[in-house]
Amino acid sequence: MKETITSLLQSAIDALKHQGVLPDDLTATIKIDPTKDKAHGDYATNLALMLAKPAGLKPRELAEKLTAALPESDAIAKTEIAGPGFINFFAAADAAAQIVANILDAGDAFGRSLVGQGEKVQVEFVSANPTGPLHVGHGRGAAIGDCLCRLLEATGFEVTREFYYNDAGAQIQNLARSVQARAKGLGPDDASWPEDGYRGDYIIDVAKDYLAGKTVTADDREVTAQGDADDLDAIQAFAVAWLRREQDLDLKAFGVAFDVYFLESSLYEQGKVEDTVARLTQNGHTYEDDGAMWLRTTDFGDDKDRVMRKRDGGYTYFLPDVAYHLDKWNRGFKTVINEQGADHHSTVTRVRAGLQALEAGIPKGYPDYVLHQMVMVTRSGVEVKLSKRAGSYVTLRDLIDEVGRDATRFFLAARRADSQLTFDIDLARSQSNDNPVYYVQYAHARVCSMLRKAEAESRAFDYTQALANLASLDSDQEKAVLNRLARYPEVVEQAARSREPQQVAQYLLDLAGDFHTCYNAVKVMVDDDALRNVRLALGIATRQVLRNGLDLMGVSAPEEM
RNA sequence: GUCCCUGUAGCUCAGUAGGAUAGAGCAGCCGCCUCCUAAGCGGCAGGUCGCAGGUUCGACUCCUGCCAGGGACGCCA
Repeated sequence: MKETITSLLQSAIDALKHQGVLPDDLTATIKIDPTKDKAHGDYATNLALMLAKPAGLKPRELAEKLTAALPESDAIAKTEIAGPGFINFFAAADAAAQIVANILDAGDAFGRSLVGQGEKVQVEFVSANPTGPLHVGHGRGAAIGDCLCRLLEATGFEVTREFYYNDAGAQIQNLARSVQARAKGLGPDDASWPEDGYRGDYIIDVAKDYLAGKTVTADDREVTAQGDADDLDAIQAFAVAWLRREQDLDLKAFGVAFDVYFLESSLYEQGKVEDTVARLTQNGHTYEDDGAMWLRTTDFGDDKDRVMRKRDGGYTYFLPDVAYHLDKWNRGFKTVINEQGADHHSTVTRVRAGLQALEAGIPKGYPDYVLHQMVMVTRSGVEVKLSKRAGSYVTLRDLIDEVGRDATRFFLAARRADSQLTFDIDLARSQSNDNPVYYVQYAHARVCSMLRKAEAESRAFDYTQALANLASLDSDQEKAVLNRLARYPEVVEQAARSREPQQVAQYLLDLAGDFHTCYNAVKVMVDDDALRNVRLALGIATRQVLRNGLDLMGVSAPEEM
């Protein structure tokens, strides 16, 4: 529909150029918007307002000339000029309803596109270190990151989901000492409990399994406990695998799976950190000061230079970060998106500066970042801060167990990443119309229910008859659904391009609302076969789009509630 | 002090690469199940889009300054 209007306008412009009304060298980007107000038709363009100045005409005058020059089309019932010079298009009834046939034909593929042209994209998200269960923040990252991946896949990109973690740093040693302390029967209140040790109850479980000689299998490693409480290295290896497994189970329960687990330690083992240092030094962007080696990141937009090699000879975290992103680039990812908590904001400039200093032909804005703000969890209006298991924070597992996977995913991905999120447990678990997840799912179930009823009454859906009567979908409520359905593909594309999964959630809420309104206004199971079938077709098309959209969010589309 | 994010109805939030009279849900009030699932629908009420300037035919949207909240500013990751 949009394409039709665009091409009509394009030929009108060409005609006016021919007549000398518009200058020949004029290039116009034609923008068609769906209208907010039905009185303005179905689609509108501001073209005459945009071109008024270069054309040297008043906007409304130009609009007159444009509409006069529009070729005839079956798709358009009429056009109007309104306000300061908008051109409104009223779609012919059957033209708008044609979307129903498109959706039914395309099925699961409706809304998918090839704009990505198979380009490789890597999305790094969650990237939690294996020192504890995943918390709500990781959950938000998982929901947003995975939804982004699904959006990119749906728009024709080849996506790699990657999880980066450190299995060897100071925090991991701290983890090992904590487990060891538990294995020796100590608790956080004992005098010899390690300083800053992990106090959560899960450490007790790790220690128990270690002493019992258990074997744990995570997605990317398997370790059998050695059982000796004095062997810190063995404890560390076991603890890392144990927590990796726990995180894997949480992610699985959340419906998120990764293609690659990338170890920070591998960057050292494969000499990539040293290579990076050498390149930075060769390029003359480093200097020694105060016993440390610095990178002159201020040459690349940072507000101060950064230490890359500490006085004690070790590297700061920022260096392996740069090496890691160089490795991403070398693996052929021209587009990389890092989904992280906003508390990592400071790394953005630094990593980008480091990559520029490599002089490896990496573009300035590489990589992309999607940073999400904090999540606050509330119950009965009061903030929940603790979980027994983790000690100091609410875990993702707590939420999944309590409100379910669908609600958790929807709630965490339905808000813009850059606004702070209040996760209201009472709302998420309420089986009522307050709950947006159920609102959308219910619309889907309602269509299923109609079809079951049709089946039971031996009035099974007849596709051919529906197609022959598309023009009967002419009530305001039906037209609202049709227009909404037609917008789905561009919503997907826009959400993918702007990296904003919440647009899909918002769309689904709108579509479900349009459908519920329609359901109450227009009876579907009528005796007239033609009417019944075409209305069923609209329901089926709606169900298809709801299903496709929910799938993009990783949320199920139940057949009954 | 510097940088980033946010500020829209009593509450939680949308607002689609500036477009027409700023939307939805909840909370409040009034209605709708002899009828396809009422986990639903309709209506009423509720706003100087933080404040002040600027750009534009047109600004919630872009620019500048200020105010408020959050985050980051480590030889921690």
